[in-house]
Amino acid sequence: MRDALNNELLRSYANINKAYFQLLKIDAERMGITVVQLKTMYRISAHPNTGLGELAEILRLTKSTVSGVIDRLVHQGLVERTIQSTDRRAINLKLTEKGQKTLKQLFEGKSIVSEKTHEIMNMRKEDINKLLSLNNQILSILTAREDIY
Amino acid sequence: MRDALNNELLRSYANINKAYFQLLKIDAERMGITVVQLKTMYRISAHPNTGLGELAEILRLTKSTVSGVIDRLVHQGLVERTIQSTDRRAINLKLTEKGQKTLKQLFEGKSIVSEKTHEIMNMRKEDINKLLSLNNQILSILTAREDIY
DNA sequence: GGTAAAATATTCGTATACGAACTATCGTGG
DNA sequence: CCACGATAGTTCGTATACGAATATTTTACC
Repeated sequence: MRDALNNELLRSYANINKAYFQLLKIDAERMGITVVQLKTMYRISAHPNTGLGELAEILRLTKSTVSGVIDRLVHQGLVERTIQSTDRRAINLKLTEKGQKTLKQLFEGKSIVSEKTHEIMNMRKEDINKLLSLNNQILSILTAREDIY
Repeated sequence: MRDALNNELLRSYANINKAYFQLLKIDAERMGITVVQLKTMYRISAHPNTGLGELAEILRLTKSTVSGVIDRLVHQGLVERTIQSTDRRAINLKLTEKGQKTLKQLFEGKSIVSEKTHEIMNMRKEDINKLLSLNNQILSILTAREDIY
């Protein structure tokens, strides 16, 4: 159990995520939104008229979390939530004009996280592929189902 | 900017962290605590009489976050907070007997996350070393300071 | 020795994040 | 046609997570 709590490799994954989040935060705050709001708006723009459940899956968050995030985005006038005409349980989500403008400005601006991502992807191809492969192997181990649960 | 938001490699890091967190959660909840509380108690047991600032650094969280986590652990009777005699601004943290017992039971029990961590560390040594090396390279890129900030 | 700066931790406001419970609606089977 | 199970999303309670502001204490400097 200690080795699970004090593992250098697993710590490195946490550190990378934290660093990446901080870089995204710089861009997001430039536009007056949060990182999660930025990711959400980006996914909505890539999948117009998506529902909340689908969006939650894409963002890998629970529906209750996404419901709250959407609430705040609607309140800021960045996202529009409409009831689906064919199924009144469901909603459709899209960016408002203001939301599209915000995202556009974000993509046009100079972005530290973009530069760093490029720098990462400009590492040796075989190293990137090795990383992807090994990361997926680790993910498989971590998510493998067992009857012992 | 899009590539920063839709990058398969960076997504894999997020997925690994999420999966690892879920496994830790199973053990933590068996003991009636949360993952962050478990990590905090583990670090306090490894560094008895640590202060809040030092603990925040070890956990890679802000002092305000750790202050709240400690509040809840003290309230559950798992951690003890005392004022340092030599510096009344500072506090000393240690596990109570109940806290030590909880951690002991956790370490003795059968642990999914422990097994998976072992399975990961039993991957080919050269692959693990390669991963560590590449992860640290990526972390360096992400955290490199620039005058452009 | 007194004052200002620095250090330590806490509190506050806000945003996530989850699981459980709930509400409203749709689909299915008898 | 109706009752029930399933689905979609919302709300609630609780725990984090952060940055800013605050309070208290210590340290440094003149």
